[in-house]
Amino acid sequence: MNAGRTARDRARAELTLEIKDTARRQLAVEGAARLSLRAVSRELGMVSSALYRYFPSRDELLTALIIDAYDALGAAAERAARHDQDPRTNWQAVCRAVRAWAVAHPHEYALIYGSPVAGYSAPPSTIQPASRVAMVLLGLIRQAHEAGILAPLDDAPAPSGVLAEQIAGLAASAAPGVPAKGLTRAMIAWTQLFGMISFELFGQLVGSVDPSEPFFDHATAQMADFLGLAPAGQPLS
Amino acid sequence: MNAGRTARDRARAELTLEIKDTARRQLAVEGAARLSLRAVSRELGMVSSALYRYFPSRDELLTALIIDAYDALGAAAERAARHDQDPRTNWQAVCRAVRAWAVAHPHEYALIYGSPVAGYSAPPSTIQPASRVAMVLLGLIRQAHEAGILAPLDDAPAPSGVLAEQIAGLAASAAPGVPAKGLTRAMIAWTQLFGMISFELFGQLVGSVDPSEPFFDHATAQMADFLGLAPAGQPLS
DNA sequence: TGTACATCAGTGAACGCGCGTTCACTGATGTAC
DNA sequence: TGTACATCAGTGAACGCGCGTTCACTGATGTAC
Repeated sequence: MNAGRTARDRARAELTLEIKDTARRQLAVEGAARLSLRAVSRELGMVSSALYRYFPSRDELLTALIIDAYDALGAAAERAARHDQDPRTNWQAVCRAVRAWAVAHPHEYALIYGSPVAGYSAPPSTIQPASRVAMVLLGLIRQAHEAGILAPLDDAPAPSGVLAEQIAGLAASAAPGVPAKGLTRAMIAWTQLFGMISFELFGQLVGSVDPSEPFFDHATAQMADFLGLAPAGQPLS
Repeated sequence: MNAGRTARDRARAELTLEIKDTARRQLAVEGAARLSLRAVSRELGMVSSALYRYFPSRDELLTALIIDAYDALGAAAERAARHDQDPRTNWQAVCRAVRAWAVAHPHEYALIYGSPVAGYSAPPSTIQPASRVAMVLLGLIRQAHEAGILAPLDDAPAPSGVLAEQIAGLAASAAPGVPAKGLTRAMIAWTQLFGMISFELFGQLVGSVDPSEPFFDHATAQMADFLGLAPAGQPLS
């Protein structure tokens, strides 16, 4: 089978993966700004010019790594959100999955959520993969709302002005039907989640809440309350 | 006056500042990982080896920039917190000041809150300057608590286990007397604040809440509620 | 099934560039008497 | 106040290194007939 797939095709696909793996390993040592084609080729036992058969430039290799990282993290988040779990459990599971991936792949996390690489600007092809985690989180809120177990958040202030429009636009495209207050809090919780993970990985928590897993779990639980996700025990309808 | 300060001393101090300014400008173009002594010296019209009279190595220059950045941000935060303002107003003022500094100095912000620079590890001399913003925020909570206008947060879960110990340690060293629930929420709000700013500066909010100032203000207000800081109008005793 | 030709992976040399750091030096500035 | 000496800023050459990218090439793999 594998119609039309020649040995050349297979070798090419395999080497493309090997190049990316090697580059990922180098990321850990040198950081994205110093990712070097020559070093990658050296580790692979190839001549540096050979890499140009696979990636037209260093930046294209970086882009491939970025997309892979967003996709790997997005997939981890998607796996954690299960239809047979209540939204609050899902929320915590997704938060833990995101953190677990970040802790396991700190340099890839830094590549996508750290400071932008100087002289590199991410192409549009990264946008969709970049949104996967946010989509999962918004999906949970929507799941809770549709199941009728998203708290009305009566004492939360409603967004107004420009923010209200932005939230409405977001609802239209990603979470139809979800009330603005819930969506706004979802955005806040989203930034809190990644703020916490970045602080942990980038060393800002050293000396305060370190090790930080207990803080992380406590914070995601409080954010679940903040989001109006009912405590577990309220099964989906 | 200026006892003992010779022309040489003054020239030295001035050039040290110029070197750091030039390096800061380069940060904006190249990013921290690519900060180059030779490029700095070129821009100053000096020979590269001359810089070694001022900084013993590239890493020491980086360290100086990092400390300066933490100090500048810390000073901005400290200026925003005023004794004649109620804690909630102070909270919002400090959040705005931190964001304003970050937006005005995105590359210095990235230097201190972005991904760690590969091959560089921050020396202990950066720890104290790095803690200034957090100290200001904890100070506000303490101010509110001592004024008796920090909500008791009855429905917030109390931290337990390892986290409870960490929070107690933090209270002892930085916010004596402040209840654990309030301090825990302060940590959560602290990570939310920087998560939001990093997302804005690093491009993660493009396409959702962009421009992000309305979201920022709304979020800091909600976090003030979350912290139990009474709405303005309740003057300090 | 065999052959002629086209495609493509990988080579090796080269271009032109930049980097951090060391070192012996010159000449100006500061200090002690 | 003037002189002898010490200190220090800045020079210029050099060391040894790494980088991305181009280009003409060889030889293996694939395709069409």
